[in-house]
Amino acid sequence: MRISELADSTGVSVATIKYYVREGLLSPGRKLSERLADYDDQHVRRLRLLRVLRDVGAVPVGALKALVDATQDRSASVHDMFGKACDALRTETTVPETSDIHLRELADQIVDRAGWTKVRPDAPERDHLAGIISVILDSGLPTDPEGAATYLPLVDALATYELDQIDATQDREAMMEQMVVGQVVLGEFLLCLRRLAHEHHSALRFAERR
Amino acid sequence: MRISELADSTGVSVATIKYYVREGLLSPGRKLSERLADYDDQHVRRLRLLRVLRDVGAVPVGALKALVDATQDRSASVHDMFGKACDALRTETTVPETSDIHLRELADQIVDRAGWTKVRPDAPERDHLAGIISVILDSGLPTDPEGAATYLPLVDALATYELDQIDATQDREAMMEQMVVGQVVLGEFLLCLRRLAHEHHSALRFAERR
DNA sequence: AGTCTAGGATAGTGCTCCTATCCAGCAAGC
DNA sequence: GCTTGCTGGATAGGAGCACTATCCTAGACT
Repeated sequence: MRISELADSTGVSVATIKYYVREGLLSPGRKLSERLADYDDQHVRRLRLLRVLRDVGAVPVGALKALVDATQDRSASVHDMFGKACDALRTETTVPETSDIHLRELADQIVDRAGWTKVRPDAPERDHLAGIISVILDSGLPTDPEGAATYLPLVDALATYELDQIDATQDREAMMEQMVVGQVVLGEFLLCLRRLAHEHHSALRFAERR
Repeated sequence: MRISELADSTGVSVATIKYYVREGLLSPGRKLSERLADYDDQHVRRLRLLRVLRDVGAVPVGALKALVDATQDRSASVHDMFGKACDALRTETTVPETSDIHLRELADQIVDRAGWTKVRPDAPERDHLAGIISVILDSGLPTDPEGAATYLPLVDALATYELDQIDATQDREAMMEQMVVGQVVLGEFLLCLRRLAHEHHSALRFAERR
């Protein structure tokens, strides 16, 4: 398959494909000659994946690169690979650098209480959680730590279900793909359902209120 | 309070404050003279809110404007206002224009099954849901509609909890603020916890796998 | 043989979100 | 009173991101 066919069958422009190859998101085609390369189904799949992550998940190109790199490192276990994926997918939202030890402890407590014993002690996500908690506290939302008690079992059930969906009989690249798509697309699904639920419950409470 | 004090006490630069005023995100200060205006605690609160939404939620400036406008329309009920807020906060992620009636029906079925009877029949979120479902199906994720059965009670519990937190004794602007911050910041909180749970559960399943 | 297209390099575009500069008028301290 | 500095307002400029368009020459297809 030539580059123009790849472009046609994925809806991604040739220029963009070249850009992705330059950025290392997509391997170059197998060279047939100096001026001709061959692309296969792997390229189609990868390209579709990249577009879904960008369009639905708004994942920045740099994060996509990190994901690709994580898949490439064949010495890491599947779990390590997923850990790197989680790090990369933490959206570029900025939370304040906490530096507040107390908040970090609070975050660790939440992870403990949830029973998530396998989370790396140095996972960047813990600091991110601490940052979010600081924002929650500053905003005067009454959602911590009592709130955590509400969230934790729900989130745990969610994650259990989602991880159970992953077919462990596949190769690591396919697993990575399922994991990443699950993280991003099902995350969007989740937030979408939550907005719908918010609309319903706000109607129950405030329909008459002006 | 002058503009420089407002800038100091919020950490937002004077230039940015001027920009927000131009964009209609922030009301101009009360004019004391041709070249002097007074800003009060309302401005500080609003500015902090805007920064949280942008930094943590990555809410685009245009969406912030829509939120402000929704609050301004004093004829709408609180619920209508929240509906507009939900519309504005649906992140700018693009899902394919479905146009597929079947998918839209599937989305409506999910809302029905969840019992969210108060969701507007023409809520844009329904189409968004249909778009996400189409992506899920295309991606080969095995998460529908059986998957919905897993998500719906969890999401409903979440939304119930979050809406119950809102203090209905306040004025509409304060309620809007709580709603929006809850939607955005707690949404980020939720996704953060979910990533942590993913890390834990992936370790349980794939720690040894290469 | 001539037209097309590929791949590669590089420069430019459109968008968003600010940031910097300029201006003239007041405010307050000396 | 006069300087210094800050103000609101307008407008231009800039950084970052994700592409997109152009140019070029070698090789492929007809």
